[in-house]
This record gives sequence, C-alpha cells and structure tokens, in this order.
Amino acid sequence: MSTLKDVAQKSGVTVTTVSRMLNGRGYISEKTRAKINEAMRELNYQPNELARALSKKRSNFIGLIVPSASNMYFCKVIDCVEHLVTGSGYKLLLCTSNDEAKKEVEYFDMLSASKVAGVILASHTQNIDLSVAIDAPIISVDRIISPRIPSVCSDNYQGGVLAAEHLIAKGCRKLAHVSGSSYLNMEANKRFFGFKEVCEKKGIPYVAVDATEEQFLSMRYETIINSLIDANPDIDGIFTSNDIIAAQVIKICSKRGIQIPQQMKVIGYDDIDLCKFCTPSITTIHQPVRDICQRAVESIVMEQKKNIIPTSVTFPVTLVEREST
Amino acid sequence: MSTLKDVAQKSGVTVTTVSRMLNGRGYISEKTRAKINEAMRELNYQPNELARALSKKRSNFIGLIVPSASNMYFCKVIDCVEHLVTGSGYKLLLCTSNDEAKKEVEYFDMLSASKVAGVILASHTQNIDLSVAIDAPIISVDRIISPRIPSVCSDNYQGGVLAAEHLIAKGCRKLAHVSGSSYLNMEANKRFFGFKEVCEKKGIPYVAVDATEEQFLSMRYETIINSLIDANPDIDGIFTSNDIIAAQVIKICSKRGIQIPQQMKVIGYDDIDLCKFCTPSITTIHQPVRDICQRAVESIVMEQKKNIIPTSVTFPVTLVEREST
DNA sequence: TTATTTATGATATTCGGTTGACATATACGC
DNA sequence: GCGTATATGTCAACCGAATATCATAAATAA
Repeated sequence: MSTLKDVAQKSGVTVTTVSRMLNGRGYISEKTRAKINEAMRELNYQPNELARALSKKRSNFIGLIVPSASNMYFCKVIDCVEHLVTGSGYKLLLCTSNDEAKKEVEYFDMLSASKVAGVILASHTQNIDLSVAIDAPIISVDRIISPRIPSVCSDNYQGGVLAAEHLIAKGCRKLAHVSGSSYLNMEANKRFFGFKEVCEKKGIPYVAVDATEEQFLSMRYETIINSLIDANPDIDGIFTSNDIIAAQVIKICSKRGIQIPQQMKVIGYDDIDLCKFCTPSITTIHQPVRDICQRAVESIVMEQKKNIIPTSVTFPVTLVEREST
Repeated sequence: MSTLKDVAQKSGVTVTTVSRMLNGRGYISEKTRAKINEAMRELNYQPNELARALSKKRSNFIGLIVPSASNMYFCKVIDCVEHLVTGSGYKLLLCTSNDEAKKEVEYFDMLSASKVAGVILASHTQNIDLSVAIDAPIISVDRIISPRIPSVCSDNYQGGVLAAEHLIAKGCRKLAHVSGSSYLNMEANKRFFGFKEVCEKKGIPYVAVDATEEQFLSMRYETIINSLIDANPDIDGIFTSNDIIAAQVIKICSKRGIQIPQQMKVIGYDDIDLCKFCTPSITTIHQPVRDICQRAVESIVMEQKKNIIPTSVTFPVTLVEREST
C-alpha cells in the first residue's frame, strides 16, 4: 500500500502540499493538483482512514444501534440509513442490541473507542442516557431517550387516531388493540392512546392487550391473539401496533374460519414489505422511514460539518388501505 | 478521554507494561495486573481502536457486502453475521451494493482503506475479482466468485432436488419453476438444475421462467407469475427460487380463486420469516444461514489469529413442510 | 514600486498505541 | 551459589496522516 509520502515523492511535491489538497486547505494550483491526482491514480493511493481519523480525533464511521436485524421494520431502517450514510461519505457500523441495556452500553463504549462521527439509536432500554459517556452526537429514532438527546419520531398518536377512525368508518362495532411490548417502546404506546381517544369519543367499546418483551423479540404472538379472540368473540376490528402481529392475526382468523375483511378487519403498523405479500394484504399505518432516517443522518453530518446542533422533530404518518379492512 | 499514558501514570508502571497486559505479551504479575485494571476502571479507559489499528496495520472491523438490507434473506444474513462478528470481538461494517459492480468495487476500496480484518461477500456481479486489490481475507457467501476466493455455500442443487421430489410426491403432474434473476446469482441456478433433473428422471413435464434483474431487486414478480399461469393453466405445482416469489404466487392464486394447496402446490426457497406469516404458510427449502455465516466469520477470525487459510465448504439444506403443499 | 495574494517547501510535532532491544531485579530450583 | 524463569523499566522508533510554523517565490493588485 502506498502512502502520502509516496504520492508526494512521485508527484514531486511535499507531503504538506498533498495533504493540503486532500483536505482542501490553503492554495493549490491547477497544475500541481493535476500532478498529484495522476500520482495518486498511478499508485492507486488510498488514504489510510485510520491514520487520518487518529490525527483528526474523529473517524467517518456512523454507528447505528437497532434491537435486531431480523425484524423487518428495522431492516428498513438499516437499509435506509446505510444508503444515506454511504451517500454522505461515511461508513456504517451496525450494532444489534436485542434491546438489552447492557449490550447497548457496550456498543456505546465500542463506538466511542472508534471515535465515531455520531450514533443513531433506534433501540433502548430504560436509563441508557445515564451510563452513556460518548463525545459524539447521538440521535434517537422513534424513541425518546431523554430530553438531552434529540430524537426523530413519527406521529404515533396520530397513527393510532387514523387506525381507529378507519376501522370505525369501515363499520366495526367493537375493537381490540394488540401492542408490541409497551415496556420496550414508550413512544409506540402513543399509538394506543390515539386509538383509545377515538374509541372513547365515538363511543366504540374496545379491549387492549400487551405482548411481553419475549413475544416481541421472538415475533411470536399466537398465544396472545388466540386468547384475545377467545375472550372477546364479538370484536370485529383489530389494530395491532406492528405489522408482524397483524399478519399473525390474519393467520389465526383464517384458521378459525373468520373471514377477513368481512367478519374481521385488521390494521397493522409500520408498512413493512410483508403487508403487500400477505394474503389478504394488510392495511396499515405507514411510517415515513426514509424521512426519519434522512433526518437522523443529516443531523449527524451537519453537526460534524457545520456544528449545527440537531433538534427533535416529528413526521406525520399516513394510512395505506389494502385488503384486510 | 484518557490514554495509555494516563493509565500507566496512575498505576505507577510504564506504558510498556500496560501495553503488555493489554496485548497479552510477556510477563505480568497478578499484583500489577490488578493495579492496572483499577486505574483503567477509575479513568474509564478505552483504548483508542484507531491508534491501535494503525500501529498493528489491521483493524478489527469486518466488512459485509450484501445486495440490500431490505431483502429478508439478506436480513437474516446481516443479523447472523452481526452477532457472530460482535461475539468474536470484531465490529461490523455494513455495505449494501444493490448488486452493482461499481459499488462493490468502491466498497472494497473503502474497506481496504479501513484496514479491515476481512470481507464477507454475499453479493457480486461478474468479474469483481479482477478489479479487487485488498490485502485482507475475502470469503464469499452463497456465491462463487472465483477459484481464488473461498466460498461458503449451501447445496443448491440438492435444494432443487428436494423441492421437485416433494411436489411430485404430493401428487403434482405438471410443474413450473420461477427463478430470481439467474443473471445475478449463478449459484442459485443450481436449484433449477436439481429440480429439472428430477422432473426429467420421473417424466414430469415442467416449464421454467426467469425473472429480470429489475424484478429481483424490486421484489415485484406479479407480471411474470401471471403470464406463467396464463400460458400454462394446467400446472399444479410451482417451485420458486426464493420465498418472496412464493408469497406472490400464493397471492395471485388467491386472487384467481386457485386453491392452495388443493389445486396448486407452492414451494419456496430460503425459509425466511415471511413463510410462517403467510396464509397459508409456505413450504420451503431451509438454508442453514446460521451455519453459513458462522463458517464465514470463523474463517476470517481464524485467518487473523492463527493464519489458517479458509477453504470452500457446502452445507446441506432441508425441506420444511408447511401449508402450501 | 510596493504590498498583497497565491503557491509551495522544509521541518517537526502530534494523534495514541505497539513493539523491539536491553537493562535490571527478584524469585525459585537444584 | 549459580542458572533460569519471571517481572518490570527505559528508550526510541514506528504506523500514516494532519497540521502548525516559518520561509520563500512568483503573480497580481494598488
């Protein structure tokens, strides 16, 4: 591997000049610029990013912490973030925490040791902020960690409102809500609040059940859905706080001979690809993942480049009607 | 941030001693070990990984290149690899190439500049190996790049055999095969060869269609499936080379009023979570993703630690019977 | 013509660890 | 009491780039 020195030698200038060009400081004539560029090409020069980061005290890695990469919603997040990070000249360090506080802290230490440019946190357990000491910008996605940490969310309350209104407009007379683990994501609980508010205002009865942490992580909700239906055979509309649950509701209804959407209407949340692939396809609340991720990545890039401190934002959600309602 | 020097000072030893302990070279008494450990704890010391990597000329990052993080099969790969990489004390640099040769080369350059410990390649377009110059071990997953690059595959031919045998055993009289883009993954083509071989041996007629690259990347196969069924109304069994296609076959059959599995049996490939969530759930060929990834990560770790050069391997696949056949 | 801007060089230090060469000092076995 | 294994220190070079400080020309402007 060739180094800065080799490039300097080959192009007949000093390392200072080459470094100046690489970092866009000071004056460089077009002529030397061309000479250096050619030398770099000939030597197939790649600046050693580690050395660079070491002397700058800052790498161009961006850390992304998600609970899991096998959950389809987070896959969308990962995919989006990766594209945006790469497009901005950074590199993505992926961390999956399984929603364990201990692991999250370990990842923070690791990212800190790698002098990352910033951390996007799409996962968390309680009180993470207390134990975190990292001198890089942190931005949380769809979760509010602490007032000190800026967040990018979507309007979860509104999502709940849209879901309830839709089910009621479609003629449902008794509703149910199945949440993922409310323990793990306080922000997502607002979906239920929005839903509840509408039901109460319109005088529609409803029941609500909450999945355990274990069910959320394993993505197996059969038990909770079955007992919900057993206990409430009269419900004709279910709002689930993620699409995975909705898919399983559909599956269980099909097994029980409950026709969707005629006898039971189902609406999910997130709008992952699964919704389109299911039979019937799933009506859901679309999360603006792209916008959210873009904002998250831009925050970090802006803070690095122009020292602009990010602030919290909330994006609107939309309802996508498919065959399950 | 505190440095090695600070730790040395605080514990009353020299940097050499601390470094010796950190890197497990030479002799260290239990007493000094304790002293140093305490100093590290008190200072909350984190070795600067960049400095470390710079002087060792090798980082503990491992690069993973996949076509996309929104494809559920690759999500499984990402998830597995992340766990294994982290478990071995490395960090994951995720790259999504969209199966574009140009991007893959760029990622290689980037990874090379970050002195990665190794690269796991689960994506490729033709002739990548020619343009790649990286002095780190490369291992390809489920694709054979070149004889010079070791690979970890599953037995795709056998997968095709199992699928065909299963459909025939279930009573199908005319089969069809829908492949993802055969252009993008030569290895996956073997699934068709296995399938074909069995059909021919057993005298079962079959037709085969191939999706375009564009269809594969967008995951929209409706057109090709519809025209397949239009042209061959007598087929009663379909083997698709991934589960996403199978889900769409189910969807289309349901729209057309073709009952699954009574009138049409469908078998997918990969065994992604989607299979379980679909209604009916999808019979498929299970890829041993965990084993594959484990082998891939271990190869790199072994090569780093003990200089053991990895070799190519193939893992067996299994059939998972569900409701679609 | 002088002042200023533009363009480059020379040199050395720094970032934070790693490592090699040697020196030195106990502790232990025989 | 001598040889060896154990344990630590000292010093300095090195990884590859960034950068600060001065110095020095040539080009341009006033």
